[in-house]
Amino acid sequence: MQKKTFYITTPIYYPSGNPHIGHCYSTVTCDTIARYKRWQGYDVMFSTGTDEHGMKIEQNAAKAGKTPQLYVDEIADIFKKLWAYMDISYDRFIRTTDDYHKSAVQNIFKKIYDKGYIYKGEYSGKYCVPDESFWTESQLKDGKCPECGRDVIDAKEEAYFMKMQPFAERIEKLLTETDFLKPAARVNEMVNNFIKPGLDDLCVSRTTFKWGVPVPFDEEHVVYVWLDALTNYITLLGYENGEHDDMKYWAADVHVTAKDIVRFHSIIWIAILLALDLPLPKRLYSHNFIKLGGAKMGKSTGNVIDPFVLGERYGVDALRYQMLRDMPFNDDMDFSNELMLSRINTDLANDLGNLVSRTVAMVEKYFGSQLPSEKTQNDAQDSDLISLASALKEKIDTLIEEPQLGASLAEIFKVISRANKYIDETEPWVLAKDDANKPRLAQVLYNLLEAVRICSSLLAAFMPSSMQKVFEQIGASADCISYENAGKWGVLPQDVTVKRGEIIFPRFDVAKEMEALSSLN
RNA sequence: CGCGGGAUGGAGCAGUCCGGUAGCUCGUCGGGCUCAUAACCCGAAGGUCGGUGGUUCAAAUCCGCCUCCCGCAACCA
Repeated sequence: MQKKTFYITTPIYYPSGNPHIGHCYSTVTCDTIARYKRWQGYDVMFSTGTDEHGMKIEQNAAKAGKTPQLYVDEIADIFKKLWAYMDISYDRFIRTTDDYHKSAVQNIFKKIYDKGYIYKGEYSGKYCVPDESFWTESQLKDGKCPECGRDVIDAKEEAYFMKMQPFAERIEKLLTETDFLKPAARVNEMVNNFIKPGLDDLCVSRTTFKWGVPVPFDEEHVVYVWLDALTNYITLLGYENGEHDDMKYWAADVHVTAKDIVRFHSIIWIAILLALDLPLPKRLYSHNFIKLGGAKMGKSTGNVIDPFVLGERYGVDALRYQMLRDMPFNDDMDFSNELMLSRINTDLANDLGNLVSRTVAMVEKYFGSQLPSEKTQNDAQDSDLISLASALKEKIDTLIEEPQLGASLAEIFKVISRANKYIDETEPWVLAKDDANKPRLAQVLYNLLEAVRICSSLLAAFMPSSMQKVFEQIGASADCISYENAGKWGVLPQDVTVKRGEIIFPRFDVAKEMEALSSLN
């Protein structure tokens, strides 16, 4: 039987600087969903990449004394290294400088032009003569060129435009009548700000810089941003090129973006697809920003956090966990080292890590690592934990669809908490004092292992490498941690053998770490 | 009056659509336990829910006005 496909994308990132923790957040979100979907049995395509053209790159490269190609090669390489480091399981990494993409963009441009949606017109804006750069009103700093600080003038240049009006009504319907865009609060923003006032036609070519895909029938022009960048979602599947043959994955199931580029994904991208007569993506998830001390983080503000440093110190999974756990669905997250350390200590070390540790230690101590088959149930004590853990998978399935990853983690940790409490209620150390209680003791420990098995298999998409260690310690074979078995109780063998191992999530001294981190900067 | 989102115990948030004893996590204080990573479990203190006026038997929740913060406003995850 053919597996159902699932296509999820990160934005393609603009390599005008090194990747930071915000890029990580988008990518880790996608990775977690992709892993979860693969686990559920979907045939997943998970894509990411870099958007490498444009004036800014041309200028940055010139400043660095490099060719644009060399410049983007180096940064794209850093992105790839970071994703490898962060355990990102992407299936395809597209660069807009890839030959197949460039030729596909030219074909797409021509196709839309031939349909009559692209016409030649005039672009007017603020122009900095010495820099030979156009700027928008909002990009100006105190009315001056943001690059050099000199005066700008009103100027015009020849440019191609794509008509938007033919698609406005269908775009509005998609936004208002379906749950395409999440969170829903963004819908009003898009409709009120852009659609209701009337969509302006989209500028799709420029002549003021050269670092881009040439317009196929007018070599003076290069294709401008969105027709080049957004189309990566289909060119990497093979649309209008011979490099790949994977259009079976289209339409995308989820596009993940940060809220600043929602407009391009919810309006312009939809218009492009409508112009091409392609099916529309099913969901656009717009997540919020990671802020630092209440301030926006960004390449321009220079307050970026280096994910390599944090990952090295605290572990990649801890970093993945903290970001996913604390990002609110509807609001920005204010990141701080304190918040991160507190999350790592309380959730990962104290609750989860310690639960695994004490459970496995007791099996080892009381039964020499292998549980006896003979057991005694006690419904009054056991039923609450069992029903809570058994019902967990269904809850997580629903939340992943939203996708509410933070809420998913909160649900899983409720069960972990319940398991810790269960130890106090059953008092295994008391049971251990009398051999007559051995069957009951075995049952209690078995129940704990089962709770851990269910929680850790559901957490595997979030923290892949750490959960692998948990599986080993509780003696769970690959079959025990399948998606099917995550909703069942009593999957581990009755005579399971555990294996005590290293501490999976070490605890950190917050004060010391805070000091160490501040001395790094 | 450009559009949108916020303001809830020390910190971070949920609850607001569909009014009815204000809830969660962290922190603090007290207690319990000893299997475990000085971890775990229980209990307590702490809020006139930004301000103000109104509707109502009853308002964090509905309506009016006001203050403050943040984001977006054609290329920052």
